[in-house]
This record gives sequence, structure tokens and C-alpha cells, in this order.
Amino acid sequence: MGRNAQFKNEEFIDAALKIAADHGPAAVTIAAVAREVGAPVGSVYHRFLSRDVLMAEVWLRVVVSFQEAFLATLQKGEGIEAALHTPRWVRQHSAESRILLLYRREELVTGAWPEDLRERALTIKRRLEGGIRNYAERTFGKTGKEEINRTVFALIDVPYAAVVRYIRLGKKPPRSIDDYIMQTYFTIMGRKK
Amino acid sequence: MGRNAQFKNEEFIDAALKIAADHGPAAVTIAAVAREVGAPVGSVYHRFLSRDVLMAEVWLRVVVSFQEAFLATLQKGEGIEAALHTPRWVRQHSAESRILLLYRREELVTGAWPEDLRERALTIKRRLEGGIRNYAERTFGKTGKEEINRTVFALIDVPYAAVVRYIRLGKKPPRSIDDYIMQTYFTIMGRKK
DNA sequence: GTTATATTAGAATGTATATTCTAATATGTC
DNA sequence: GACATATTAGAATATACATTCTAATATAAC
Repeated sequence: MGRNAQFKNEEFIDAALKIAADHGPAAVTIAAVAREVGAPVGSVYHRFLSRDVLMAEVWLRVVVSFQEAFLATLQKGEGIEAALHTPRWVRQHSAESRILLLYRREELVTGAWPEDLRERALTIKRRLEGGIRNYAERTFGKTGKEEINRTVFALIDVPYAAVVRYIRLGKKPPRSIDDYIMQTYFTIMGRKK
Repeated sequence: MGRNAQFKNEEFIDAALKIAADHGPAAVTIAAVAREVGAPVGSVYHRFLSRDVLMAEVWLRVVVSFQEAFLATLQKGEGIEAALHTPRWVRQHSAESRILLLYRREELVTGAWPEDLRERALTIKRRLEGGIRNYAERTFGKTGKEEINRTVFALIDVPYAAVVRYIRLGKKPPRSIDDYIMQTYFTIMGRKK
């Protein structure tokens, strides 16, 4: 029943992603997105509750793609590989990586977002936490606050720190940071496994 | 000649800082700043070219206060102490630390800012770079790209990484991160001096 | 005391976009 | 083929602030 859709939700997210990558997040106006897709602005609102929700969808998509590869590696028990996933992914995805800086998991989980969106944000947050806890368990044999903090630091915070300055400058992270990340990993997590 | 000023520039910067700390940067409207100070909006524009310039002034003030202590410590040759300065400062300055996330040195140096502001931003950027180079020289005996990158990573990026997640959550960084920062420091910079 | 002007005062304006609204249009269902 | 409705269309509206403008005021200089 009803007219067939001429565009897909995905197209709008694509368009927003492209505009944000090319001209920064501020350039992602509803009019710009509609123009990029070739749709009327009404169609954007027919699909997305608000601009914020659209941006959050963009962020979610990028984060999921980033995180799934990270978790897959971690699951194999290869902590160093997981830590190095960050600089590698950023080198491979210059456009997307700027989107990563847009939100933090917390904001989407805490803020006043549509139920369905918050749900998905919560899920990916839990998946990440689960992966980390699991790895901490396998590495240290326990999952107290200390072990979790330690794992987060070595696997997430440090790689992020090494990379974020280059994302902001719009440059590819140099090879050398992979060394720092590795060395730090071994120092914090130990040599085993 | 002319009427005596009823307010000082500093008061407006204070007010903007307070509002940003309490309600986030978006709450820093010109009207809100004026209200906080008890001045008319015209007086804000009498002193600051635009809202952006006012915010940049806020940022500059916070960064200078942060950076000077950092550099003073570094000058004494105490690299670890300098690295630990970040979590310590953040614990002591919850309000200010959120301001740190607002801009990066690059933006103020590169963007279209009033000459005088860009000048000051450039100066503090150079002071930091000088301090880092100097310390790299004393530590490694040379200041090639490798040594600089390494020093930036251990002294700035890692402490920042350890701390930024807590700033965002509005919590004080736990003691344990000081350990991670120290351990990483020794790993990356070596044990000497 | 007169004058020039730095500053206060705050009302009025401008602008950029997000959002809403009303009307068309196409397509599945009966 | 008639109907219900999902979707397209895009013009009209709303809003929030930044910024500008005109007028008043106080004080230093003479």
C-alpha cells in the first residue's frame, strides 16, 4: 500500500557522511543532504526525526564498522592486533575517521534520543565492554576495575591518543606510532598471550 | 578621556568560562555572558570582536595556565613529573579541563582569527614545541622527527588519552592512570634521567 | 564649563537553518 | 477502477542568537 519509495534511508546517511567528510559536520544541513540525494527536504524528515538523529545515524554506522573489526580481532585473542587496528583503520578510512570524533557512546546512551537509537547505541557499547571484559579475563584471569581500566587504556585510549592528532590535521598517522602503541601494549598488558 | 569602564575584559572571560563549565559551551551565548556580568550585550561587543573570539580567549587562558606549569616542570628535567602534570591538573581543575577540549592549537594558528589572537596562539604553540624539543634533545641527544614524535607521545598524547574519557564523563581521573602514564613513559622514553 | 570620546544601555535587525505544513503522486489492496 | 496511504515536493514558518545601531552617560583634558 502507498507509493514506492524513491530513495533509501541509507542514501541519506551516505550523503551526510560524504558532506561531513568533505566539508566538516557543520556543512551537513538538511538542505545540503537533500540536494546531494536529489530528494526534497520533506523526505529527509519523513525518514529522520531531526538533523541530530541523522547525524547520530551516521556516527553509529561508522562506529559499528570500526568496532566490529576490532572485536573480531580481539576475539581471536590477538590483543596487539586489536590495538593496531585503530591506526590501520584510520589510514584506510580518512573520511570516516573524522566522524568518529563527533560523538561518544555515552552521549547517545545518556541523552534524550529516540528509544530505538539509544537501544542500538547501548548495544554497541555493551558489545565493546563485553569484548574488553572478556579479553581482560583471558589475560589477567580476573575482571576487577583495575584490570578493565588497564585493558581499556592499552587497547583503546592509547591507540586513540596516538591517532587523534593526525585525524584532526587531516593526515595519515605515520608508521612510527604503531611501535609506540605496541610497546605501550606490552608494558601495560604484559608479554603473555 | 572618556567614561571609565565599569567592567573589565577579564570579567567577561570569567563569566564565559563559568557558563561553559556549568552548562557546556553551547550555553555561552552573548546574552548569557552579559547577564552573568551584569553588563549590556553592547559592552561585550565593545570588547570582543565576536563570540568566537571570546571563546578563543577563554580557551587561551586555560591552556596557558595548564601549559606553563607543564613547561616549568619539564624545564627542571623531570619528564615523568611533566607527564603526570596532566592528570594532576585535571583533578584540580575540573571546570577548566572541559574547556581544553574546545579548540586545538592548530585551529587558532591556522584559522581566520584577529592578528593579535593568532599571534598569542602561535606563541604558546611555539613555547610548547620548544619545551618538547629541548627535552628530547636532553633525553636522546638529538631532535629528529622520531625523537620528537616519541616525546610528544609519552608526554602529551598518552596523558591526554588517559584523562580525556574522565573529563567527558565529568569525573575525576582515578589514581590508577598515573601508573599507566608512568609505565608508558619509561617504556617510550627509557629509564635514564 | 565645554568638549571629545570611551563606555554603557538595550532595543532592533539580520541570518541561517531546522522544522512544519499543505498539496501532489504513485502504488498496493480490494 | 476506487481507495487508502506511503512518499515525494517544496514553499512557508519558526526560532534562536549573533550582531548592529542609536542614544544616553560619565569622565578626562583643556
